Amino acid sequence: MAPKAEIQSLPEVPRPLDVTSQEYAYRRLRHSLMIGAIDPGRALTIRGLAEAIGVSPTPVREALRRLSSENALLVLENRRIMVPEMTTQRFEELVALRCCIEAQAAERALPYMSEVKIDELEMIDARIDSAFEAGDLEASTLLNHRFHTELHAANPVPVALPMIESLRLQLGPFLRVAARYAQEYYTVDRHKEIIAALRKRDAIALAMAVESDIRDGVGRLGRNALRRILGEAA
Amino acid sequence: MAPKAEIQSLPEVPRPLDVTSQEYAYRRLRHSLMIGAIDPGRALTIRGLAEAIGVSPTPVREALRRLSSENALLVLENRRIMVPEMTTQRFEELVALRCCIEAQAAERALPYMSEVKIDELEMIDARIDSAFEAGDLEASTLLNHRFHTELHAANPVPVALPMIESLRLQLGPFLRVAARYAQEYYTVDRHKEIIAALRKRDAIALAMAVESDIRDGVGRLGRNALRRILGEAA
DNA sequence: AAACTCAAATTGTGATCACAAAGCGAATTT
DNA sequence: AAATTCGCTTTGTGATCACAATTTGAGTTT
Repeated sequence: MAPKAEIQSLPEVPRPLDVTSQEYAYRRLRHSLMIGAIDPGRALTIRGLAEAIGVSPTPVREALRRLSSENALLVLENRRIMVPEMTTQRFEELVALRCCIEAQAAERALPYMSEVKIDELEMIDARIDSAFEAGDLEASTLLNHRFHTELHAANPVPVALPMIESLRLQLGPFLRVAARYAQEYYTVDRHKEIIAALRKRDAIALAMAVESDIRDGVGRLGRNALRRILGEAA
Repeated sequence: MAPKAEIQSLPEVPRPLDVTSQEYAYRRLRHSLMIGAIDPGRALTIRGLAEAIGVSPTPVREALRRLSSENALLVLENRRIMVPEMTTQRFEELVALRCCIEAQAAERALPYMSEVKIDELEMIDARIDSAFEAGDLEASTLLNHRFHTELHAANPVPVALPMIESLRLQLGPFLRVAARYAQEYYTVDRHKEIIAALRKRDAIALAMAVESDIRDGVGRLGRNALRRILGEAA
């Protein structure tokens, strides 16, 4: 009699009073995806999610459409919806694309960078370092996210931002599990180089620093994890 | 008594029997946007579109969410939805991003390029030329679209494709009107260079050719149009 | 004539219901 | 015992309805 139960528990998220149910469902699903709370391959049901979130199916469907369009979810021909699986090839494509777009976005933001803005970035970087030393990876990741966003958002017409967000959303869940497979964390980031390039107004150096930051950080972390995961499988 | 009428007429689109109303609404809206049938700035109403398309509001809302996530539509704080206006800055950002992503995507597709595939591209290019000489800009544009898509789609994991499509969708409507403002069309495309680079397996030359193709084509066309439009306004 | 007020209409939003298709299990058949 | 068929359940989909917020336009006031 009782329905299949198997209700998926989704991490909660603050709900301001004026956000629509659809937006709330979107945020909650997005956050769940970002921290890897929904494992790839399993089918997501609209009614199940609606019950878990506490809204009706209608706003959930809209949220799912949005996330599908951001390539954070995959709609099968069955019309079933699931979290896409990570593969070596997909990972390499995602990292390469992110390098390319973020380097470009940083370059285009450079002309709009004020010294004050650079100071702000430097402050964020300092907080990243202290969060990392304190062992707070959660905060460290969040601040790193913010560092990059602030960097690109200096551009008054940030058309690249949604695409970068989409890539982050596609990589996020996997990086989360990747962190568990990495024996040591790569504390080396290139933020100092990025800031130096900003100060010198050196577009080339900036693009290179941003690309290295991503390739050495995200890239190496993911590749190590993939090697271990695939090694286990074999 | 009669409702405001003012029903927006949307270009029709074939509707296969097995596509959902939501998918049909999406395709029809997308096509309308692509050919510039909906002018920027005016508010789109869900009920109005539903009536124009011949479905209920529900599937229209889902289609609108998808298009918003692709940045083809803009949701205001009023919750109103409209086609974003084109500005000089936005145009330059979009073209720069498209150059960057397409060059990258072409490079990553290169290792998967067979000689047969290159032959196919060459054939498409020949058809572009003859369509252009015949004065059929419609077909020419469509084939040009296909040339680029086929180029990138050689990659078995085309994560860049949805982003390129999104950029095309954001540029498309504007380029359509831009074509009216351009006195002569720039028949010079770099497809021959692209094909030569593919044949030589020269990644650097390929990236440069793709970038030039976009920058000289789309870029110049748009910039000319912008100059004229802005000139008229002044 | 410009600004303000207020009621009617329009619009976005979300819950519910009905329907068809897909998924699932148990009983049956080969 | 393995495969199949048949029934029930679950699921996606879409239309409809109710409600709140916004917009609109006429009438009034300054």
